[in-house]
Amino acid sequence: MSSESPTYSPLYRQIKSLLVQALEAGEWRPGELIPSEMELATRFNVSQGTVRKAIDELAAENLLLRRQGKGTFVATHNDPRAFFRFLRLVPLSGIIEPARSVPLECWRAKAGPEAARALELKVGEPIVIVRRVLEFAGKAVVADEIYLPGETFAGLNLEMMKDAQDSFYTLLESRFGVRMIRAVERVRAVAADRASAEILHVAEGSPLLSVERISYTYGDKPMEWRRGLYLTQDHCYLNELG
Amino acid sequence: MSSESPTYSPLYRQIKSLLVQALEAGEWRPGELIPSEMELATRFNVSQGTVRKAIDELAAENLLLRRQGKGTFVATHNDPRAFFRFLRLVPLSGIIEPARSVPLECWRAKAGPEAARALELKVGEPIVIVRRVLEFAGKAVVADEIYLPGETFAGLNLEMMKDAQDSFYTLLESRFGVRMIRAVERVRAVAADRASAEILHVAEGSPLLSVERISYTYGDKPMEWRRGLYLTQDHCYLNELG
DNA sequence: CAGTGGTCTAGACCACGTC
DNA sequence: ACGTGGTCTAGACCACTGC
Repeated sequence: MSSESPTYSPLYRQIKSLLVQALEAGEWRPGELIPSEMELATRFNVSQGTVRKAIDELAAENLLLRRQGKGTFVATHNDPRAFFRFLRLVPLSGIIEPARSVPLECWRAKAGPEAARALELKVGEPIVIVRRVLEFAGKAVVADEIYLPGETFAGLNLEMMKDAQDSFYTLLESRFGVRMIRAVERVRAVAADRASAEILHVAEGSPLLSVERISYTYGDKPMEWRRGLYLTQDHCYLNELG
Repeated sequence: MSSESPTYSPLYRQIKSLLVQALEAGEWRPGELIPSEMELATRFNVSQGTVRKAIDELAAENLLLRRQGKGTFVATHNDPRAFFRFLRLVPLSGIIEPARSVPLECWRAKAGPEAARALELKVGEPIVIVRRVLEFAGKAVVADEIYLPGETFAGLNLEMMKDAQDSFYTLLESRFGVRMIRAVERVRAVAADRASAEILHVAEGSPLLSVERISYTYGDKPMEWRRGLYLTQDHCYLNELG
């Protein structure tokens, strides 16, 4: 996160780094309670206020979650308030319906130039590819193709994804210990090809939203590259600009 | 901004409200330096730390801009680092070229149901409509249609917009004293109609990004409704997900 | 009730920009 | 040298949660 000039780094940022290291090392698992501010202050030999400021930033970046009276928790995708945290699609009607994920295929392959660039792998390194559909109110609205580094996710298979309870990121988190921190999306308008048109039940050539996403875990490491085709007849991609 | 439960509001939020009120009242104009934290602390009879926390939040919301060693300034769209703050379009090549705005038309009308809803006006109230094109590297990439409340922007005309130096929001700020704080965009994929296709030099029916934006000024008051059609052959809509 | 995060204060010192 | 925001500390008290 921090690309500091090397000359100076305030204490609270150093504490922040130490906390991120601890998170990365798995000292506290997703969903777990971390030590209180006072305990951490003692451990790092700084005042509570300094720990507080470090935690403030981590909470702002959604790495931690503060809950007054209870404590500070490691953020997780397995939480109602963060279930589809990266999904910006909302119905035009305004009535929010839960999404349902329908996995279609899952296979191994070697990284092509595109996937290699997105995932910072070498061409030819193993990857896992997943195809799935997102349904809203029983209608297919999103066709996703997901590329993951094969090394880390070697054990991934279709069966795992059948548990409709879990979101995809919850699965990666609980089964493979990989937590996505942030993501970047590139959105364009494209014409539906034959296959996508069939999946989404529209005419070939219909305009679709192409949403390319790269998700990053700790240390800005890309861990997922995905391309989604969104049907925006009854839904739209909502974005708040600060 | 804050939808507090009425039971309790911390002091620093009250200070924040007072600061917003002062901004809204125009006590300090966009770009101007506001009093130092110490002065404000004296004025409001609180400690510097409390003022600091209020300013922290306003800076995070881009209402104020802190500059170490100089002071705190009222944010403005007339600033290199915030010139096209709401424009998410970037070239696929990665090479950033400055956008050029080409105003086409500007006329008065009465609000239809759609515009009235977006701008929170009554149907039939006066509005101003602007059509313009954004060019990157001499090529038309965005066709915008902009709807503004007619009351506030009665004096707006094409001539004003010919100064290519100013961004559109800079103009609204300097000439009409209206500063846009935040915006919400709804993105969809659509097929180019005849008129848009001509402006963007593509075939009718080509897929385009439809970007609908409502911009808000102080007090969450909608002050602009705009619909842009983006050509995403050489550009994409970039979005960072926290 | 005890323990947590949240607020508020006051004062010391640091880093940056200007004169 | 001076004034600004930025950091760090220490301590008091408030608000929320759960036992």
